[in-house]
Amino acid sequence: MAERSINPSFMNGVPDLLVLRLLSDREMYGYELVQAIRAVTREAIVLAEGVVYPALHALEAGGLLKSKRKPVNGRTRVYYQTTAAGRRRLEAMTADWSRITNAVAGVIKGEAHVAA
Amino acid sequence: MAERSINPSFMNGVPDLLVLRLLSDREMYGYELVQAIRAVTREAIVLAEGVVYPALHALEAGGLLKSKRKPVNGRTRVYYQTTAAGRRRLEAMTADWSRITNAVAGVIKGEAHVAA
DNA sequence: GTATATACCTATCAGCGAAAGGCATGATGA
DNA sequence: TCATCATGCCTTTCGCTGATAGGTATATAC
Repeated sequence: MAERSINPSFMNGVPDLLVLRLLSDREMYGYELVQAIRAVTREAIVLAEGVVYPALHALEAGGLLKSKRKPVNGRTRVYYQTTAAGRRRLEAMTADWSRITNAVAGVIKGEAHVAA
Repeated sequence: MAERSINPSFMNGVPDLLVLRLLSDREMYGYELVQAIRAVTREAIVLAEGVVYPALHALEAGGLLKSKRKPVNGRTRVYYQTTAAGRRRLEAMTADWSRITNAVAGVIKGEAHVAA
């Protein structure tokens, strides 16, 4: 029933897109990503760790990210950065994202650019 | 893996949103909606009948649409129109849609509006 | 010394769009 | 005439994926 989920649908593919985008600027670790997404979107999008960590693992398994372990203050952080393939995928996802969102935005605004 | 699906992800909640939006202008029947979505989005979004019909039924079951059968040329068309609840839901979904897409767009553009 | 923040992780679940079917009528055309 | 396509409705099965809810461990703050 989803009493009141933080994110109201429209989230398909968004976690991967955000993770790839943020990591394309600089390497980050999972916990950091979770809060970065919160902060940068001003709470508009809040991804739990249970979403981000599996996403990171899947992206790495797909060759889109690579990781490196760094011990910091006795704790171990796993830093991720994008690979070349990851950056290419990011471009493709961004293009798709624009296509879809522009199309939906057009419908919402009531544009009637019908061909026939 | 999705060899090559027509719509590249980012489609969560979109069918319901489009259906509610289009029906808020005028009543339409399922088959008509399928093609309207194709046409208005210039093929950017193509929803198969197997997506649209279940969506219509679910929306009607939820009280967001109501239907009326009209015989046309011996065939029967089922016309759908939005209810008051449907229009309210459309507003809410549109607001959510804007929030999410604006947030993602901000991240893509690399805005760093961090509060702290 | 107990809670909170940090930092990692997994397993289970539900929702939803995609795909692939099926049924029936009317028009087209070879 | 007979087949094919467009119209118009529908359902079932499937897989993906985000959400939820856990679990572990250390360091710091109160």
